[in-house]
Amino acid sequence: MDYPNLEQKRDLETLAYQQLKMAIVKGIYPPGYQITEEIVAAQLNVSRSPVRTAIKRLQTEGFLEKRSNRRVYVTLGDYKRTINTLYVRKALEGMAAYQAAVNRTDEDITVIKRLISEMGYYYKEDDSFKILQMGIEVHRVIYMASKNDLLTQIGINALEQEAVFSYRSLNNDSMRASRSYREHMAIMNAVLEQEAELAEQKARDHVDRLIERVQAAAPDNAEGNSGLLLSLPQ
Amino acid sequence: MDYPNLEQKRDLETLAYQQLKMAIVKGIYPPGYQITEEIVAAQLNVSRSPVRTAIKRLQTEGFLEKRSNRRVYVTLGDYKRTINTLYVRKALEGMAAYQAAVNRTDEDITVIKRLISEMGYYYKEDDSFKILQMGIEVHRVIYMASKNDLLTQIGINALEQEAVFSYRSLNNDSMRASRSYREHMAIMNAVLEQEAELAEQKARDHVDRLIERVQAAAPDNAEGNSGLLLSLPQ
DNA sequence: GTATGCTATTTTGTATACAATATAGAGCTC
DNA sequence: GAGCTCTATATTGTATACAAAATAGCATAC
Repeated sequence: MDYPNLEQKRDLETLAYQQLKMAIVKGIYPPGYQITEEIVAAQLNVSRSPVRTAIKRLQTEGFLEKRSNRRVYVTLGDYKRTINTLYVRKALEGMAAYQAAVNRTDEDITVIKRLISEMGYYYKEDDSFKILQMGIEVHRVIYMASKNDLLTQIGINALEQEAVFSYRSLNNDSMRASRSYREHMAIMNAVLEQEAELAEQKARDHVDRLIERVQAAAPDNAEGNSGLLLSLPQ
Repeated sequence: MDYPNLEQKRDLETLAYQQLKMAIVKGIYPPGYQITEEIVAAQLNVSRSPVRTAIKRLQTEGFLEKRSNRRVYVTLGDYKRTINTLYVRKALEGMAAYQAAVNRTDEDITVIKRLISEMGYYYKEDDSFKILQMGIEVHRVIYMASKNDLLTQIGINALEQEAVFSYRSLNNDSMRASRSYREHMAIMNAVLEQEAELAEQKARDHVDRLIERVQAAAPDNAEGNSGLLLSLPQ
C-alpha cells in the first residue's frame, strides 16, 4: 500500500473513497464506466470490504449510480441532470454569498482580496484557462466564508459533480473568460462590502448565465447524451 | 427476518437502512444515543455487514455522526446546526416553490388542491396538531412538483433531519397552527397560480419565521444543548 | 486524593468464504 | 435467421473470523 502523502494515516475505507473519487473527478474513470468492487480492490491492493464502503458512499453522494439492478457505473450526466444541478447551485450559492457577506471574518477578507488580485493578474495576462479554473476557487472560498458547514458540504458536492458531468462545451475563449472574470469579481466585491442582498443576486445571476449557456448548447436533443463534454464549473 | 409490508423484496442493506433511519426519525434512538453495529445487527437479526453499510450511509447523510474517532452516535442537533439547516431549507424550498410554480402538472394540481381542502378542514376543526403535521406534506409535495430530482432529494433530507434535531419548543398552540396554516396556504396558492416569484418569496418568508422563532427560543445559551426538544418541521 | 500506566473489554476495520442473482452467450429449435 | 432456453460466468450480497485500535476501569505509586 502506498500512502500518497503519508502525513496522516487513514483507514482503508477513507483511502479507497478518496482515491476512487479522485479517479472519477479527474476522468480516469469516465462517465458511464462500469465500476466493480473486485477490480478497484485489486488496483488499490486492498480487499473488497473497504472498496465496497467507498462505492456505496459515492453512490449516495451521486458520483456513482446503480443501473440494471446490479451494476454500478460512473454517473452519466445528461442534459436534465446538468440543469437540475445548476438550479441547486443557484439556490445554494446565492444563499452562501448572502451569508458570506454577513459572516466573513478578517481572514476571509484577506483570502478574497488575494483571489481578486490574482485573478486580476491573469486577466491582464489574458490567460483564459487560468481565469476559468479559478472560478471554482471563488465559490469554494465563499462557501467557507458563509460559516455554514451544511451549506458548504452540500454546495461543494454539487460543484464537484458538475465538474464531472457538465454538459457544456469547452471553448475557453477569452470572451467567456472575460465574462467569468466580471461576474466573479462582482460577487466577491459585494461580499467584501457586506452587501448581502447584492451578493446573493450576483451569485444567482452568474448561475443563470451558465443555465442559459447550457440551454443554448443543447436545445433540441435534450434527452440524449450526445454533446456531452467535460468542462470546468465556474 | 420479518418483512414489515412484504410487497417488495429488498436486500438486507436497504432494509437495515430503512429500519435504522425510521428508528432515528421516530426517536426510538434519540439524539446522542450510541449506535453499535453489533447491537443493531442483533436487533434486526442480520449480520454486521448490511448494518455497517446502513450506518455508513446514515453518516454521510448526516443522521449519525462519528465522535471520539471510533464511535457513532445519533446526531445531536445544537442551535448552530438547527440554524444552518434552516438556511439551507430557505434556499432549497424557495427554489422548489419557484420551479413547482413553473413545472407543476395537472396531477400536482390535483394533489395540492386536495391538501388545501384537507388542511382547511382541520383548520375549521381547530386541530393544531394535524395542521402542523401536514406542513411536512406540503413541502414534500412542492418538491415533487418542482420536477428536480436532485433538489427534491437534498431538500427532503434536510427536512427529515430537522424533524429529528430541531431545537424549537413544542407548544402546539393554535396561534402557531394558524400562522402555519396561512403561510402554507400562501405558498400552495402561488404555486397553483403559477406565480413563481411570489411562491419563492412566500416559501422563503415562511422559513424566515421559523428562524426567528428558533433565535427567540435560544438567544443566549446558543452553544449549549439545553433547551433541545423534538418537534415537527413546518 | 490525584495522577499515571496497565489491562481487559468494547468496537470497529479488514479479509475472505460462500450464497444468491443477474447477465451474457452459446446452442438449440422452429 | 430469429428467438428462445439453458448454462456458465460475473458480480454483488451476506456472514463470519480475526486484527487493530480505542476506551474505560482498575490498580498502583506518589
